[in-house]
Amino acid sequence: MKFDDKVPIYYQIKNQLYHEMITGELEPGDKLPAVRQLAVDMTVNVNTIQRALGEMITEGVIESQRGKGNFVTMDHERITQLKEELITEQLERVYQQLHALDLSDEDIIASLEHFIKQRGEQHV
Amino acid sequence: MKFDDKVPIYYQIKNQLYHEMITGELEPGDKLPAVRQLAVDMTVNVNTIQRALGEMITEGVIESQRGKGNFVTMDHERITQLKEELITEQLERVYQQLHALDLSDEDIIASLEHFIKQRGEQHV
DNA sequence: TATAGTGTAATAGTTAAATAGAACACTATG
DNA sequence: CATAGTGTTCTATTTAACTATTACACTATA
Repeated sequence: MKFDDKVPIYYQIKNQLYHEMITGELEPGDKLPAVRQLAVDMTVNVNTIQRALGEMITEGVIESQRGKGNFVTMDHERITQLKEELITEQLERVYQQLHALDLSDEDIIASLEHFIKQRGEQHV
Repeated sequence: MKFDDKVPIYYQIKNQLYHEMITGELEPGDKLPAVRQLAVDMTVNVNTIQRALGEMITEGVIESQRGKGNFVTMDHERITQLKEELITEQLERVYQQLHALDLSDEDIIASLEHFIKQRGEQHV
């Protein structure tokens, strides 16, 4: 897996797993791959996996069962809530950044529309 | 200055200075505060400032004159180009992230519009 | 009950980022 | 020409993130 060396790997792993939970790749109750397997898949050390999972357990998104495995929480609500949080987080950040670059609310929306439109044309 | 401990400080300093150049707070030819002064202002070590400036010099955005100071490039074009780069970078990132969260192009635009609208209501 | 598969924990070593502090090089100016 | 204000460089130290390795604890099952 390719990581952005500007932010901690364990943090990017969390995001990766969040995404899988939100897109439904991982569903409530699903068992995650074994930590050692995840480590191999992501070409990363077990401890780094453990650190990411540890935080997610604290957040109540993953439940750990010693000897069995790690499981996605059965709490559907927690996951939709998570999705909302992640989306808002992204929007908040891009808004702040573009605002700091002197773009008005309208500019921000227009530039995003323009970006997506252009992108669509490129990817035909 | 408050920093996000998830990304290197020198990197955040670069962004801060970029923003000032783009909003016009810093204009082409302007002299930047002395490195030691910047260090005080940003409550950061001189070496960290130096690292940020060093990269910006390499990028041709800042010109250094030993004994005199650091100056914003006179090349207006370089700055507008920089602005475009930063905006696109932000849009690219938020697009990727929200797309990974299973939002369609339309969803992404709609959620941004919704976010900005809501935000406007909150900040009355 | 032995064994394989799991999570958990601990220790030690490496690296990048940041700090602290000092010294050096150049410029402007009283 | 001395001095203050600049940028530049270097060394040493600390800290967080990551890696490597080993050991331990629990579960399922042949």
